[in-house]
Amino acid sequence: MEHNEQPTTYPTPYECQNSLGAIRDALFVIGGKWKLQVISAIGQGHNRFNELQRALTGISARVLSAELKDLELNGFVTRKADPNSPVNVEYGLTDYVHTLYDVLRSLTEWGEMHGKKIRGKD
Amino acid sequence: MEHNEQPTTYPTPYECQNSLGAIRDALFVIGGKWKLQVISAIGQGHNRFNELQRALTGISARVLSAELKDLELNGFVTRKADPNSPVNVEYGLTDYVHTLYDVLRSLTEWGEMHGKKIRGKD
DNA sequence: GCCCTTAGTATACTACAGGTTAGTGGTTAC
DNA sequence: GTAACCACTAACCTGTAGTATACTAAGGGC
Repeated sequence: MEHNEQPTTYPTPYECQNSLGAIRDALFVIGGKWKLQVISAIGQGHNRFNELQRALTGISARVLSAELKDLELNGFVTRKADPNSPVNVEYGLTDYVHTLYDVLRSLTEWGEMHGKKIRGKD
Repeated sequence: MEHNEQPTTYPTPYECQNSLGAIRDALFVIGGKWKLQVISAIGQGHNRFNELQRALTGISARVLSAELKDLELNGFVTRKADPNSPVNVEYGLTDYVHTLYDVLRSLTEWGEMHGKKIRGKD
């Protein structure tokens, strides 16, 4: 548990008091299997549709399309279609994704840590 | 977007490079509608079954039961049944939940911020 | 003209998470 | 003794997330 500075008490009332509603709100927008992965993948520089589909192993075109639309609607993702060439579309992240930075970082760190632990590589 | 210190660049490759798998791992364990909410609720001091069900408005006994079992299996939650009285069960959090502190905190903060923004209380 | 690629959409199907309702076995309260 | 509460479990249902496959419309290569 030395992986970084943690408070020595449980995450009890003080920090959590109103967290139920907040967590609910957050999960409503960025919950689900793909939302954060799509954001992360675009952040990694995959900004074409098929590129994203390849990066996100397992996602279908239908679902990716839906996720992108949803993320665009919620102001996380931009879609720029080259007017000259309709088969040239670029996805990007908006500034609002900045606000998710901490969530993305902590979740990634935890996932890495947990993954190692589960696979016994500790 | 002044809500705290953010890097001025997008969360691109450096931090995200291996995050896809990590995020996937994380969501596998703590993804879903209730997992984090249950943890948060126990953290807030709700450690009886019915108490939890009341705190987590909308969850059914069936689902709560399943979530608790799953969380216990994954080492986040402890279950202590009073041997004298089978109707007296206490749920608690394990030390491993400490490692989730950062995730919980950032998600809560973001949810609060986003909730305010959505509801126009900015 | 023919084939490949891109960026999707259409259709049809499946699976599973989660919800609803009801019920069980024990305990305490009156 | 019966009513209410606790901690669940069983059976069933639904809806959404996800899959598979095929298809379109445009551009580029040869």
